[in-house]
Amino acid sequence: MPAASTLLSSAFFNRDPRRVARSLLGKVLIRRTPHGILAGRIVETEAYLGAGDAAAHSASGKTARNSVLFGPPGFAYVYFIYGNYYCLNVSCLPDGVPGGVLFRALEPLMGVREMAAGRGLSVPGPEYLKKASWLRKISAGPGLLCEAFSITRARDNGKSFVSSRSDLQIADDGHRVRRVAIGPRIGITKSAEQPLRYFIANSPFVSVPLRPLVKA
DNA sequence: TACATGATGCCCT
DNA sequence: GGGCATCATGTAG
Repeated sequence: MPAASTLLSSAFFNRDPRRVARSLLGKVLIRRTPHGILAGRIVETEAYLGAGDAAAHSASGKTARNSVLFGPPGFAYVYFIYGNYYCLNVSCLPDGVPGGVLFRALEPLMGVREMAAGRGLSVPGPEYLKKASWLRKISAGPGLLCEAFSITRARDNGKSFVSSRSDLQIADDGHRVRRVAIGPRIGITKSAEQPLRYFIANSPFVSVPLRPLVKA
């Protein structure tokens, strides 16, 4: 990662989740561990709106589970799903207004071996280490990226993304995204028609490479 | 390669 | 007790 990379601020997340989801593409998710740094480029996100979005966890009001979505912007909302997996979100909009963005897929950048271990994958020979077909196994999905980063609700729910002291951060390393694709969100039944999934077109690291586009 | 299905546990009604 | 912002595996083609 380039030396000149800057931490995203609270103001970045204090916006409509659709704009945050779009702007997060190309940014770098970072986990600082005692053993080193894990980093992955964000290649796929989904926006969950506070108002009028039946698919959002905040749709039926504030509960113990979803309270982070109603708090200040730039904090981690982690939930447990389908008995096996965690999903990572960042809260958006001002304190008191619900909204968030789900991290759906990352391109592994740093700490590939550690992330593979977190996923329970055996590391192949060096000739495969940089192949997208293998790297895809690490974090091409919301449940997978949480395994790779060892993200759990107990450890990370409510954690700040915007504190310089946090072990969970998001940085801008100057990378420019060439082309963004937009489509319907994955795995939901309510409000499934809304085009709120954002991903980097042609990236081999997204969770579902091909899916009908709504707009370019 | 594409699709269907089962595993699994927590939160909310 | 139902439903769930998922994933790995098995079967068919």
